Amino acid sequence: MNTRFVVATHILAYLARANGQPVSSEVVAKSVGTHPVVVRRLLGDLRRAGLVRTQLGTGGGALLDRALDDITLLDVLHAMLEPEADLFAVNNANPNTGCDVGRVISDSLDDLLGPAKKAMQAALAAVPLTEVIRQIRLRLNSEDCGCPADDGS
Amino acid sequence: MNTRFVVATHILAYLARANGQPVSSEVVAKSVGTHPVVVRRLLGDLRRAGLVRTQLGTGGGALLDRALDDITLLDVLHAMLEPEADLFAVNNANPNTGCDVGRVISDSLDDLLGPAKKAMQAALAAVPLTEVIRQIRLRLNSEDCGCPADDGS
DNA sequence: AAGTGTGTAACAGAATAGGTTACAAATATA
DNA sequence: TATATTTGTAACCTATTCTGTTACACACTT
Repeated sequence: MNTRFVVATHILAYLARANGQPVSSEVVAKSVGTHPVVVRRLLGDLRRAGLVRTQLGTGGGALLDRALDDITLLDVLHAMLEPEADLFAVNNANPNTGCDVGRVISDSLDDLLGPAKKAMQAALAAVPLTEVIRQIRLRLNSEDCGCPADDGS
Repeated sequence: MNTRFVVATHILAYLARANGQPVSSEVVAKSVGTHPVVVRRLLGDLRRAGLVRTQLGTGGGALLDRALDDITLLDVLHAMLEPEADLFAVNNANPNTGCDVGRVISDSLDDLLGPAKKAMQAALAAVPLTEVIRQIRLRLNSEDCGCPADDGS
């Protein structure tokens, strides 16, 4: 699940840098370091979530279907989860409803986890793809400039 | 992982209501709806995290090893993760370091996910076991009072 | 019509977790 | 001291999930 999220973000960042040109799953797979089918599967999820569009045939491939500012890490996370699945879902074991604790623990935890869920969602929603691209550029630039030799020694 | 967290919290809530009396894994397992060995495995993690203590022999079992206010949902989460494992760890696939995006995406995401991680941790740290117990009591009471018939109809 | 690229099914292998059995070690109690 | 109780842990099976791969139908460009 974690790698799905990371790879999906990788894919989107790659597409974002392609400036509207379709990119084939084979090319993206090279960058990610995986098999093109894996990329196409993830692209399928991203497509169903409305984040990317794909074109068949020669010269086809995937491209973003929204403005960079309209795609956030929260969108990516949701695209990676089943419809209505929930990272914070209280995965009910089989609590014994004959026991006080067992009968209400799931609902109680659901409520108690609400704020944590909301906090995380807000933080993820605050990071648009533009910010991801900016971070990537920053790091590439700091490679170029020959840091770390900036310590005055 | 999700069930591990939920079941661990269930166990702690159960122990909290036992008022310092050791509870056997068999009794807890009944409440959780699972096998005693599963409970003992989780109790092992909780023990290594310093949240519970166990007593061998007749009349033995598990009991809390901290004040109710000194155990938060964040403590539980940490106890369920490997030492130094991280729910937000950027599970590096094998990004192609010959590609601009591949070379820096992992570190970039690590930075970008930092705030989401901190936000969630803060929210979880704000929920002590006392609060879990309080929620459970609230729900048990609302069972007793015969709600929902309070709509004035 | 031919070539290119997606969409998806199918299958093998790894990783993770739950359920179960089995048993050694520790402890309370008769 | 002997016995019953309870934990701690290893071992194994099963289910689930994900990755990697092959295969192939379908769509689109030229």
